[in-house]
Amino acid sequence: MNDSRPIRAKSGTNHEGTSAHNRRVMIDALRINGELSRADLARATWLTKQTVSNIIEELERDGLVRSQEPVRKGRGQPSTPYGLVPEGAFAIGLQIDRHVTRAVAVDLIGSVLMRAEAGLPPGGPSTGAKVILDLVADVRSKLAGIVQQSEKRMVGLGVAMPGPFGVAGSGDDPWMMEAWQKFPLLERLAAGTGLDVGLQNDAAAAATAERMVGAAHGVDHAVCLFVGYGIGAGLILNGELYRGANGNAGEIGMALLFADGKSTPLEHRASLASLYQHLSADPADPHLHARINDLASRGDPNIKTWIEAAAVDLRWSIHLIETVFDPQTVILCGSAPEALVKRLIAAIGPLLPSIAERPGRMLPRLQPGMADPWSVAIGAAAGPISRAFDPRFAAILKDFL
Amino acid sequence: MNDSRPIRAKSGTNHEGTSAHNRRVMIDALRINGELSRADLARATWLTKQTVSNIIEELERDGLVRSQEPVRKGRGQPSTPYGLVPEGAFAIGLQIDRHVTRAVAVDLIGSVLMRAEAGLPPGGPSTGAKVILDLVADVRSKLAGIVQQSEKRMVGLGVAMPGPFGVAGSGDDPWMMEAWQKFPLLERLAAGTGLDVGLQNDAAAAATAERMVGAAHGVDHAVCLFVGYGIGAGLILNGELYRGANGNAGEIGMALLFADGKSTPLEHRASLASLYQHLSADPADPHLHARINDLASRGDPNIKTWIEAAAVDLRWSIHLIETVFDPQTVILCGSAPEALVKRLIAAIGPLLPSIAERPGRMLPRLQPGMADPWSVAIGAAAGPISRAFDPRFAAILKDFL
DNA sequence: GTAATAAGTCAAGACAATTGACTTAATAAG
DNA sequence: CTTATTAAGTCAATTGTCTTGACTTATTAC
Repeated sequence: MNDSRPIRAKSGTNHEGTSAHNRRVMIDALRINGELSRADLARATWLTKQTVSNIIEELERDGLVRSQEPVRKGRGQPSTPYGLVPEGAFAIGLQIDRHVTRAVAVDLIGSVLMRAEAGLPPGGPSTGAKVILDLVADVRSKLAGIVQQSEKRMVGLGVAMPGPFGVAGSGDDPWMMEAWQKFPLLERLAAGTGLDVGLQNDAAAAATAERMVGAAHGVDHAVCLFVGYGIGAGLILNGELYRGANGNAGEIGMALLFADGKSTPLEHRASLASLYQHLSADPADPHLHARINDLASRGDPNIKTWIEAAAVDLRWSIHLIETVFDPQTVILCGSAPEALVKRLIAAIGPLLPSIAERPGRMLPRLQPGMADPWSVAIGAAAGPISRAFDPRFAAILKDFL
Repeated sequence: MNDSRPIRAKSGTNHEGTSAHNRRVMIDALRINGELSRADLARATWLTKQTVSNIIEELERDGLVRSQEPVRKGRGQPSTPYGLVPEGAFAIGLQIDRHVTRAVAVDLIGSVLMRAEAGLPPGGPSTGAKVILDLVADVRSKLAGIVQQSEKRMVGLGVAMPGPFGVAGSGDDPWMMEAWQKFPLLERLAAGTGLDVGLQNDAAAAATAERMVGAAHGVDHAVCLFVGYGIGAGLILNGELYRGANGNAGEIGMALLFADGKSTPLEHRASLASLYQHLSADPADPHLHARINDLASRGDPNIKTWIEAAAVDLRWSIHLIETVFDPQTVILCGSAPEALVKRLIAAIGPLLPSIAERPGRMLPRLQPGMADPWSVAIGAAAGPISRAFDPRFAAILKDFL
């Protein structure tokens, strides 16, 4: 007899969950602190020397960790620091944007080893998928050419594309319409590459990148305000990326602002899309990025107008983010040209008063993120790395995977 | 030699962490599903029958769980359902508000066993602390009068008061100024009661209550929009209350809204404080709650004006919450009179379009929370219960406590 | 009346962290 | 130069907790 009312419960855990967690904690500690001895690790993680020794030995056997030269630092036996082995793991990151697709290969410490870029043909997903698969294959084979065993240490393929996902009428962005949203892209990629495939929206990917190699490195509570073609927020809460109930948390582009008696999505007021429109520029122009960087650094008045307007909305967005999330810091990141970001940050300041104005702050309220147009692709790649190696609640549970 | 740069790392875990987690998972499963057999628990938690049996036996010995009558439900041996023992644990909840202090005693399943209320004398913290301690002592001794062993099973004292905490100029609310913010209340309470003391802001407490016994019961992603004297949001993310870097996450009362060329904190536009001001009512009036309930239920035009105005801001707040957090549901709760909440919800609808409008929703986008003016006190008490018995990442770690 | 099914127990085993004594290698003090 | 002290790290035995597979019990289906 079927009671039909399903039982809801969280998963339990066992020895393997414990062990997996402790391994992840070691890797995390080495990632954040650079190099640590076994004794350091034992102190920092509250585990015993012996346990740490066993785990480190195992990680070393697995090629994830490697010892450095012993260091004398006072009385007692010199300690042997251990550090992550960059080539201990690799992941491919894929950024699918409106007008371009980028693939990168990244290693365990987040270094980019290979980049490739392609335009997306207008034919839609069916032809687009082919281009994407070729791009991934290209990056993988080139990586295999310079690194032994890269394929054996490949932990997955991370995809980043503009969200929100799974929503009926996805705003007014014609790019997202129909085709790409309905196309079973992840399944196609998984089948075509044989890799585990994960998906993030572009803001989340940017945040993941900042956490692995950028300003959010080792920060447990940070919000990345992402200004790209669209606008979004990547949420790092309790040291983990927060995705929401449906993976759309932080998709603030569609947040409605009310002014002058009418409502406008934030995205229309502060995003590269709005800048392109303001400049009557063609978003598909491959030289646009450089041109805007140039204009911005020269203080072009037309751009200035947009910056002033966008800064008002961004300043307020930051205020709201601080108020709602109470983060340690807000990171302004995105695929915007560096000079533009610089000017934007200058224009945003001074920030509005908020609860973030507290004595004893360790981090600035607002700081710039990675100035790399590839940061979303890097974050996409950081996704699988993080999933495989970072400490997270889900990873101790028996139902993980 | 001291390297002085402290090592940052997450804590590891061990067998006891595993065991603690599994115990919590059992309790959580029983809380959410009511009664479950050992076999049910094994299936739901991914643990083996044997493990579940051992843990249940232990929980039964500890008086947290109790077997019911066996149920025949088809072929096979009848199953013996287990359920939580309400008197397995108790906690005291304390709500410290501007004009009143409330204490409640709550049991393991969140039932309120005792309530007590007192006005706060104007003398400030030093005299106030005495009143509060007496109130807590009163509730405890009365509880001890009706329940054997209640003191032995007391897990803590939860305090809820308006935030934000630890911020310099804490808005313009004279109540929060100076005295109470600086007074070491928690230490005094811990010393005076001998209990573990925890602190939440009132919105967080309301959310904790909703999670234990209300609309957020068993929901992993929910935001409680709290409309009380102030306004706030209690964030339930990944099944846990999110507190932010400094415990102030969700304190949206100070969020600035821009309209008509000037900025106003949300709190000034939608909160009972703003209603009191609109009505020129004295917040300290003990009959105010009932009077407003009466006025609201009769459709008083003066109140209607306020409702219409507040609804605009709340509608937009909900839109923003949905956009930012992507929750399964938003719960409107607070210490507002029931009739007012009813009218408010009616006035708020229809909601603004957002990513929450998705096919296959299981829960309403907006729903009313507990209609109990004591809900904040209940949530305060639910805090220690949750800390002691709910599954949470921190609880598996060696540095917990 | 017998087979099938499901709940639950028993006892042995596996896994991973802990414990306490021990080894090694350096500096500090006399 | 010798010895004490300190700290890193190892060894071997132990402990705590979950798992495994066989077994028992109680019920319904045929």
